[in-house]
Amino acid sequence: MDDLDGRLIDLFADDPRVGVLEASRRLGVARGTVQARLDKLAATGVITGWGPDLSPEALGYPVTAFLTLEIRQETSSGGHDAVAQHLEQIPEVLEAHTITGAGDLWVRVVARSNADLQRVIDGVLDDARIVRSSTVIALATQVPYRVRPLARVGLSE
Amino acid sequence: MDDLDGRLIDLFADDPRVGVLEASRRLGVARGTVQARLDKLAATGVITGWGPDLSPEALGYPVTAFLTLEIRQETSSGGHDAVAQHLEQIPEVLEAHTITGAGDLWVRVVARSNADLQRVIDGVLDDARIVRSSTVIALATQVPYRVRPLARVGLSE
DNA sequence: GAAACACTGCGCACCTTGTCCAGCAACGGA
DNA sequence: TCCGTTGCTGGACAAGGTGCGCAGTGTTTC
Repeated sequence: MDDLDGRLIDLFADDPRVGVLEASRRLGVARGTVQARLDKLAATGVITGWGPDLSPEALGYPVTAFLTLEIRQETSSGGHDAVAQHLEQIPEVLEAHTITGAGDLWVRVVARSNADLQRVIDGVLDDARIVRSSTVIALATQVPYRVRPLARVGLSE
Repeated sequence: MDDLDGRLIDLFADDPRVGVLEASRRLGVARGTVQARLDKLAATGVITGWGPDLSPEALGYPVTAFLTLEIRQETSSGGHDAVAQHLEQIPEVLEAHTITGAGDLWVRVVARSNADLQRVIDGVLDDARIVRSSTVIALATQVPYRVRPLARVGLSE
């Protein structure tokens, strides 16, 4: 990651349809350089993919909620991994992480409406290993998900 | 969104480097159809972009934490939007949402280490409008962020 | 100093893209 | 039932990008 990498990422983030050749022109470097940098960024895992970004809202899921689940502690019953497997089956579960706090799991879900959210939550809680849960609903997005600013800061590695 | 759209998204998500022509071959439809579908998906907002996906870990920020901030209620002092503006300035803030609960804000941050997390949190809390905060650290990712399963379910709209 | 590395500038064959077009089938309103 | 609309097909074209390789050059490292 150096300044050129940062500008390269910014360029492709702003205008993904530009090709390698056009990017090299805009950045004032040789085409081979751009290709090499992109290859390296992909190889080091900085760029994990180029897939289309999907909007849950546009897909008909405008409601976002965050669930905190408390998982039963017994190691014999499977625990987090088993619950994770359960969550993976639910399309509305967009994300799940274990967090600090004994046996706690944080889950991001979406739903078609506030009423539909109840159905989704019921689906999530349909697991005997879940002891308790709490829900907060996201009302508005103040800062949309982004990673780019990090790339500008870190001229490291 | 119909079945073809779903397969199209899956195809590009699995293998983003395929072009329109190759996609049309794999899906067994005409090239123009693929182009038209992609245009429509972009126009309806389902596909919001094609930018490179960046990994905070690979950028040197392996620690993720979730902060819940309580914002002072006075409308005169600006409130959420002012705090949001403050958060936007911090590169380590990847995401922020207002949530249910009076004056609460949910923030996702990353840091270079657990020690570095303290610096990041201090930066976030450096705003007089923030009354209180709590932090949980993400220990592991059980379900990585994903939207694709939604596209398979919803054959609506 | 020599090797390793990164970038440049170039060329080539191949292929994709953007953009047209005409033909055809399905759907819904008059 | 007829017609307009919409979506898909299959084809065409020019323009331009991609993948690949190569020689030359400057810079860093041992």
